[in-house]
Amino acid sequence: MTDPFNLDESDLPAARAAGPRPGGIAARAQAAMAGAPRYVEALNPEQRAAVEALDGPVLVLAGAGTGKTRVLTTRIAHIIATGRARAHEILAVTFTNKAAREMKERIGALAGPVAEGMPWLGTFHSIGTKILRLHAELVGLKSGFTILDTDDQIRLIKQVLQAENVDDKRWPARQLAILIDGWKNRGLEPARVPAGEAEAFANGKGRALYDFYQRRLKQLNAVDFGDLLLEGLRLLRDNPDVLAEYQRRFRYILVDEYQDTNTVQYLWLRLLAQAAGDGPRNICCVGDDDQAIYGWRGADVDNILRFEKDFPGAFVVRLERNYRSTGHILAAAAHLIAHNEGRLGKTLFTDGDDGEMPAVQGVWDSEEEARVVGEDIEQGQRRGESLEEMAILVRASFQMREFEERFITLGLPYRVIGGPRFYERAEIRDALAYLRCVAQPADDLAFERIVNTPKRGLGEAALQTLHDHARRMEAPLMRTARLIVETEELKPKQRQALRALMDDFDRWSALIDSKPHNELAEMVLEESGYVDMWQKDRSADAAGRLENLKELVRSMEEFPDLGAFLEHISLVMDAENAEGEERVSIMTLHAAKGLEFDTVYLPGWEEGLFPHQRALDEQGRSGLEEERRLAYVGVTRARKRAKIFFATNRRIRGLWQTTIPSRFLDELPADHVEVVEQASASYGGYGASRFNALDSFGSSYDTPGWRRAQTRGPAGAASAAGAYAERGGYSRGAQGASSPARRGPATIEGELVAKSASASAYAAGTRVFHLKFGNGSVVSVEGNKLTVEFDKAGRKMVLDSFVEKAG
DNA sequence: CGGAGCGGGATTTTT
DNA sequence: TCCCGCTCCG
Repeated sequence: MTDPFNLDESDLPAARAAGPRPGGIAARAQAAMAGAPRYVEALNPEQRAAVEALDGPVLVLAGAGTGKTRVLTTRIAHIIATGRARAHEILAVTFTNKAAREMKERIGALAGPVAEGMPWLGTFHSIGTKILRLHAELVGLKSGFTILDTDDQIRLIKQVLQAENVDDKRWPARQLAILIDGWKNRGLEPARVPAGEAEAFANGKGRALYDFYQRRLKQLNAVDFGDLLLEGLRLLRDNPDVLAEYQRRFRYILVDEYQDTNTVQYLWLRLLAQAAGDGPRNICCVGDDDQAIYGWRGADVDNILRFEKDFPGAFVVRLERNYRSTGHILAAAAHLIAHNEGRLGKTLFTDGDDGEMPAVQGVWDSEEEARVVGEDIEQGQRRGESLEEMAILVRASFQMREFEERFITLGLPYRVIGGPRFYERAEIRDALAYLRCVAQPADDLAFERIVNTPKRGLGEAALQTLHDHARRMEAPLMRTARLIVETEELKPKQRQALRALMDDFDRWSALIDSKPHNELAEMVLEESGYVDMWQKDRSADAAGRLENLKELVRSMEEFPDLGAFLEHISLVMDAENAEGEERVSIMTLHAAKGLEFDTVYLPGWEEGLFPHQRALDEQGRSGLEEERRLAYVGVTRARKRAKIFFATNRRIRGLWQTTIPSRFLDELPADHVEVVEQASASYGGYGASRFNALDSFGSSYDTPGWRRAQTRGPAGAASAAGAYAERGGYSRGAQGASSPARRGPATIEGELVAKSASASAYAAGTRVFHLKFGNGSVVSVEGNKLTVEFDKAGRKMVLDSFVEKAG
């Protein structure tokens, strides 16, 4: 008999023949007969209620460590098992690719290979892309549109600013990019941006620039990240038939981390979840208002606070039974977060032990802070604890360096989560730009990026010439380049370099269907001289970059073709480390959300740093509350031990500042927190820290770090350096493996040449004007190429499309 | 084109 | 204080 988890559209007729109709009475009776399935029995009563409430809107308020993902995945399995919907009728959205991947894996583990049949499980952006591609023409795009990343976006905005004669010193492109992003996050198209805001940029030009930028995107058949959602929203809003189709299709909607949704995401969800005449929609949002920490990038906690108003009659479940932390840790976290107003209110509890009290310790400065943490880690090691189970969670990334330096000294292996992200690394961006040029010859931004990387002598001037002509011809740069190398627009050296490059691209593009895409990528990187460039580079990180490139090529194997890979890469950005030896993790509090460790170190609890001054200045009370939630997230990451530190002196922007302890410290419950006295009494004393340093140095002959150094000799140090270099390594994800193959629209090279050849309107003797060479007389015509005797520049061969009749 | 020298800015970060 | 990006100059 057909496995109910394996159903998908193609199975449909067979399934109908072989078993009860999904969702039919027989199927439901069958499910009821079997009693509650095992996966449901393993849940606690609240979790079970959340899983089994299958009619109407459900809000699951899931506190930290209460089994949120478990509920989400079990609910999906349950929906399918009971025949309420099939895998492809469930929309499940997450924020990160990592979360989506994890969910797929866990559903797979729970219910067999059903995850493969869940085409609508993914991030907001990947699902937005998918829908947008299917109906691109309805919003003025072609299905093969490219997705610009932040860097491309800024470059494009810069061009817009230049075209509109806006001084980009006074009004930086970056700033406009932030504004536009913000507007898109709030679901605002150019016309709907509030006048006051639109006018604030570039003396009232804000709206026009936004509008112009959108038009440029359309011309390039491109979208930015914000568009994936905003255009997706517009699509559904303006096309009721399309909307109805998706409303019918998605019998169940599940949303992870609902507290992090921004306005567009909210509007998009609300549209899809709207009652379509046949009863309440089955939307289930899971989240924790106490862990909303992304307000600064457009997330709106109010979305979750408002849920019951948006979806009247919603069933609300609170998950408060915590399976992660000890009693003291939960008590400390609860007392802290209780200082926030406007929460839905939850109190975590555990059946477990009280455990150790969270510790608060003052230190002299950040150096001592790092030293004390380092010693504590080594002590933990001596007790047999794993480095994998320890993490240092900082407010701001500049705090990391001190710890890294200390750990290198100690030879303590560590990893930094979320350093410069993999896809943002220059070498990866360059490599991807090459591949984009091969797959999408009209991708001007990609071409611009690599045209002179490695150096080919095609600098700013050459690029400008190319740009001028591309604009005149309204053609992509690469197509223009092919024409321009036939003429004398460029200096011979540059012309030759450009021709060589174009020949390369022709060769590579020709192989796109015949050569495996990872081999093609390897070939491109080799033959373009790009690999060579890094091999010749003697800087410290060149080796790492080559490693990254290899990893990139390796990761391509998982995708059916180049198009699918590029699509995936434009959506993915998450960084993890390869396995190897055990390491302590260092990361920001933001990056720590969703993770847990036995021991968590929380340094830098000082006014101005945490809560961060800027959050207070810019967001006032709501900023403070978000900082407090961040503190709550930090404390609740700990299973057994939370150790909080504050320094009396900290160097901020090169200036030493005396700091005062964070207000959050006083918001912790006194009877659940231990205040650590320092044995050496160095705290607060001038020079005492030096004494302490000697003291700890003296005792360090017995530390694991010292022993490591003894047993491994220089290798120990090398490994620490390796850990340093590895900062922010990554792992590849298989998330896009199922995305259908696609590629930009095929371009027929040379079509332009043929067209203009027949249209040559210049006879010998015609007076013409050329952008670069000025006025001249046509000497002879050969197809679309003209030989012109220029008054100033002499005799040159140019393309006819580059000149116009002199007036 | 590439290097030196200068000025401004410096949380958090995913897609 | 340090780092990045831009400008200017060789």
